[in-house]
Amino acid sequence: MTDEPTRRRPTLDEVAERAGVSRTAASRALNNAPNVSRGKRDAVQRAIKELGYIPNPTARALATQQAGAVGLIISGEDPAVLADPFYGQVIAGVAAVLEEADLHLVLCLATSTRGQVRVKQLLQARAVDGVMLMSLRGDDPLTRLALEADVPAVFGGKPLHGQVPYYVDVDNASGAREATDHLISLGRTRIATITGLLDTDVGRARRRGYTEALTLAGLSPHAEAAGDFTERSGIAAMESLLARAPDLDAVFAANDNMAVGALRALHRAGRSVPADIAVVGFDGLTASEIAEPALTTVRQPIQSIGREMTRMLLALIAGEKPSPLILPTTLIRRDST
Amino acid sequence: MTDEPTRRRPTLDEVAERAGVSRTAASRALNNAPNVSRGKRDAVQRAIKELGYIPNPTARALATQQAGAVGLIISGEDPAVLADPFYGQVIAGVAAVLEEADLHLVLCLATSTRGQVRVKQLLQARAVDGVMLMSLRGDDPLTRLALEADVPAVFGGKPLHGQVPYYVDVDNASGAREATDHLISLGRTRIATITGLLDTDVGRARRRGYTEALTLAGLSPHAEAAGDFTERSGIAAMESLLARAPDLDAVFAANDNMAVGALRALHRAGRSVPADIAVVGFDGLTASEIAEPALTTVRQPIQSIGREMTRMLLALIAGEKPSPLILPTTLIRRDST
DNA sequence: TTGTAAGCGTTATCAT
DNA sequence: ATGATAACGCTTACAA
Repeated sequence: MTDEPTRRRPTLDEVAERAGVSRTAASRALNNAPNVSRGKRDAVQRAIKELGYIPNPTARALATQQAGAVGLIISGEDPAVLADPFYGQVIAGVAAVLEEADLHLVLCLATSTRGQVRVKQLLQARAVDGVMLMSLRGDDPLTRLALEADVPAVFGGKPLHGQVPYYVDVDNASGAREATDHLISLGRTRIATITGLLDTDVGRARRRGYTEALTLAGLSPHAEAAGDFTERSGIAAMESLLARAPDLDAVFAANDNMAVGALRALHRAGRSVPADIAVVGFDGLTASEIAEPALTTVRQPIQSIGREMTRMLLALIAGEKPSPLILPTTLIRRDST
Repeated sequence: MTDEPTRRRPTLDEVAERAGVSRTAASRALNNAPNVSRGKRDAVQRAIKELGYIPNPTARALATQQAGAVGLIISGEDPAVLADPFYGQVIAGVAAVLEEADLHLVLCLATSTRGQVRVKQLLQARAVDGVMLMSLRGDDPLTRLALEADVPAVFGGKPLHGQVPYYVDVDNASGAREATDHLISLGRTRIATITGLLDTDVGRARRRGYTEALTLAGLSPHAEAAGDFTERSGIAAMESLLARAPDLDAVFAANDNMAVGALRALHRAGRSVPADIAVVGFDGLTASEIAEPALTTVRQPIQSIGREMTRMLLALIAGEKPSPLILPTTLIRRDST
């Protein structure tokens, strides 16, 4: 096995020489600037082909002061947060828009202290042209960091505390209200909820929507158990509810993962859904369709969140001042109610 | 709202001046090279603090010819592949190791033709120090691309055709054999399978394991339906099996997603699991625990795959010649058998 | 140990 | 339209 000497790749200078023009002209032709004669342009094109020239993005980045990449920062204690299909969908949306813009995506899991430091450096060093931040908890230091770093930043979901100028969110309260109204319209009166993390805006907004709907209907929250958006926590929360409020006749879970967990707990406990207890989730993941019984849920356009965050970021990078965006939700009725 | 003039960040020259030393000395102190006097080192450290200096990674990359980032390339037709929690887990493993090495992760979804072109450029332009490739199908052009680009590359799972020098894989055939043996040991004799994509090595290896186990036991494959690793396809495949071979008494599904789909189809069809039909999956995702009934499955160490791929890549980048790695699987018995 | 000077591969400025 | 020349911000011989 020979150690093939990595042959150097041609530089723009070599292209220029080959084409018999100045490097400046070559550069201009490369970036098809207007001020190059047809002849030179063609000569350069040809030289590029012949030499198999590929511009060096690093050099370009240094000269233009543009990284050619944006960051997607996912906060959270557990690196396994990514196991939630939710993020996969968001990323798919992000990637689609970035592809058109020909920008690269650097993915950061700001999970440990070490991770936070790295994100900080990423921002301050301007290693990316902009960032998107997701799933920030309570007063996550990343919020301040991003705002102060003087780098275009858009947030996925409003942070709990403090105002951020640019974000894409979903109308969580309204979605939760709709879900709860639906349960009420079914004649359920002892409606409990499984909340998400309450140190996030999503978690609180969905609980608020639930409460508001009940209040408006002259009912009151029947029982509440806290989850953390994972299936596992949904099981535990449902078990807790069954123990504390065995007479409940409906549950609104703050996301599908937890709702699926709740279904599982109910099944184990021998309660039938929806006959005994109706269940509604939130998200509209594939899991909700597949669940047994199929889950009624509040669908949010997850890929769109990714797409819109990215569009907003691109606008920001382009020097515009986009407005925050709030995407609508849709109630999807299935068999669990 | 004023347009705050983005104040320039200090350069190493400024640090040097402030510290009263040459730029060379400053650079040496910064990268704590051995040949700097204690005094100068301290002076530089101080200047760095005072000025809030942060090195420019792009300039550094240009000078050192190292990008400071590696790519994770996920192939596949549907951008939503990422919705599969499998990848999330892999990424978590990757991120953990990269964090220690202080490298960034560039995530590429090579889903469209456009995406493939971008990956090609990424490789040829050496915008990353190395790449990891996952879920390549058949004779995906990316395989050749990666091998020819003369960039360190490790594959997650062997490509179906052709040899690649560096890869991390799981012993799929063995795992499938174990799963099937388990079904046989339970006294099942009419054992069907739901295969994964058959233009991937995983898909074929798992089917091979299934067939081998049956043959060794003097049985023969009872029926087979093709899936594509998604839950949805699992449902369809199971329905097809029920129609074509209604007397089957067990199913080995090539992954958990499809197994969960199969459970759903069986439930709809009024078949009870495991009494009528036993079901085994493959992966060991959370979904398998949550399923109803809890799924017997072949667990593979998903995060480890990500970690080991990354370690292998780092070794490769460091100039070593690591050996391919095959990780073991474990059968986990639960309620579906 | 220290510093000078020459890269790294582009783009941008500014005369011509 | 064209082409020197100077950035861009850092590392790294090489010499002292």
